Amino acid sequence: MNNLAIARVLAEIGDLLEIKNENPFKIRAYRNAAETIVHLGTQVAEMTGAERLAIPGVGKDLAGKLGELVETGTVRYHQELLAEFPPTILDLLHLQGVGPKTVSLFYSGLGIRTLDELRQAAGEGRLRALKGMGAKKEALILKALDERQRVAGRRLLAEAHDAAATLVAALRGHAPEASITAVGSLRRGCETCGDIDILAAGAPAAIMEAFTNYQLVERILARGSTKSSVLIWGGFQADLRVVPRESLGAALQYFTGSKAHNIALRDRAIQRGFKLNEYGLYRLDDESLVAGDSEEAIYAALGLQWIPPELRENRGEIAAAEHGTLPRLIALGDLRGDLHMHTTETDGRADAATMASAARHAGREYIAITDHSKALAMANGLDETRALEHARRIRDLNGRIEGITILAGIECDIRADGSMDLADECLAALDIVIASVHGAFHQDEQTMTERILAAIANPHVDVIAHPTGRLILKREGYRVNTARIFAAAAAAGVALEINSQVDRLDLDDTLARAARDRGVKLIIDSDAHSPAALGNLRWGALTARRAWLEPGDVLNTLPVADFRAALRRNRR
DNA sequence: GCCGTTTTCGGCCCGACTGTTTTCAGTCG
Repeated sequence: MNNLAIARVLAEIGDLLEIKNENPFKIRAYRNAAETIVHLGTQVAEMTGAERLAIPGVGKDLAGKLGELVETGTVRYHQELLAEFPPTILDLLHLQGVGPKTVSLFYSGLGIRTLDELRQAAGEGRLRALKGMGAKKEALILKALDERQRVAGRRLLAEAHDAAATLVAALRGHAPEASITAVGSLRRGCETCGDIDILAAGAPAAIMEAFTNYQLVERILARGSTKSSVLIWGGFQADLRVVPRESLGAALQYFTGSKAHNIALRDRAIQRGFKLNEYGLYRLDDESLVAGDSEEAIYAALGLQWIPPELRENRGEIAAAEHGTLPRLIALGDLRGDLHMHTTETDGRADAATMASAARHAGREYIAITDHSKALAMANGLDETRALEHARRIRDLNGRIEGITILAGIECDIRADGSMDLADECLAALDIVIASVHGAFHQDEQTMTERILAAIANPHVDVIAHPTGRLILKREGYRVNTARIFAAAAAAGVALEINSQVDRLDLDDTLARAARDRGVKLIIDSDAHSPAALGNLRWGALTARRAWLEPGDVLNTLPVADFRAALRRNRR
């Protein structure tokens, strides 16, 4: 049972307890633990009882339940709760505007258990008979049911970024003197975003009208003087918050979050005799303002270094900021090389010279052309003869484009049995070899792990690309024992990739941090199949920042000569 | 249910908006 599955059970217990109207702090305890476990670098299943007890937010009771879950695959407490309610009731909880109290009311009052039953009851006007319900609420629920499919769920960071950039630009046109910024999960660089949060500080009241009248607005969910919410076409919810100019820092802090980071910060404020909200940091005794116009001042007043948004997840950043030990985070500009990209020789859209020029233009000093190997027949993958011929042409090209070094590489398939798709003599003749899994995804964990370990054991392999094979919001990664992969990669000097494709980001932030902590070096690559996609490197850099990585953790921050010397094939 | 340089008991983050209300509960972020 992996951490994701464990967290789901804990979160579902939280949902069920909420419908039962249980103690809210007990509910929070289950949700906190679930959130922490999702982002744990280690599998709970492989921990000892004492190690589980050391997880923040896990006490004696939850440690026991984790043990039960890992050993039996289920928890009695969870099953008992599920016996009290039909499991389909949890679907109702995910409707816009419907929370646990309402779900409980529907169930106890009308026996509603499913979305279909709810739709029917609302359509027949039966909901308004319930206490606190009226015709308007009924109509809202019907709308929420219709929008469920389209709006449900989260979207890729890159999509959210594009939608937000357009919206922010439009708002700035209406209030050029105001400070207008995208905040929330977007500013933290989360791999997916549930909505778009925008903050306007020092903007005229009319900005709210500009927002709700924005041409792409499909429906207005809420409209007030300081806060409005809309649905925009394409399925995003967008929220705008307006605060006075002097509250810019407090509001940036407050709306950037995350929830867990904010709760910890406000708790810290209380302990020090302050109150923190979106308008400022105030003394509890006389309500006087301590800080508010800048984030730096607020963190400083709480005895902390300013914390980069990407770290604000309550994963140790507050303690580090207190001790002045925050990392010097890597930035996109630190990346001198991009070692994974494709050309028209296989499934890319441009030739090597075009890719090299574009990479140079994007600020890179060196690249590697790494087309596919023959196992990917669909992509016109290279056999040994073509791979060596392609390499010869790339080396001819090297030196002809000012300011960029071009290495001849390959993205070689790791076959189902763990052998490499190309002969060792071919791999040995190249400048860099990236190895990756592109087929037989459904092997069991043992087989998949041995398969990748076999690739790491091949002395010609320098990098493992997209090590888990996940596609965000589409496909979970293959089952693999990452702890063993990290140990082997660290020992062999094989680098692991953070693949920057918008729907890969693989390794993710949690695993990249865990890998670094186990002594693995990382490489951040675009895996571009076109010149434009070279720009995806920014998402990989963002992921690395969320993983707490410093430039020294990432090989392609090195100048080209040092980079080559650091590759496994050239190390002694 | 968790947690402790004030605490092993008594706390646990904060505010805006909506709908159905005669002062507030529920939802959301």
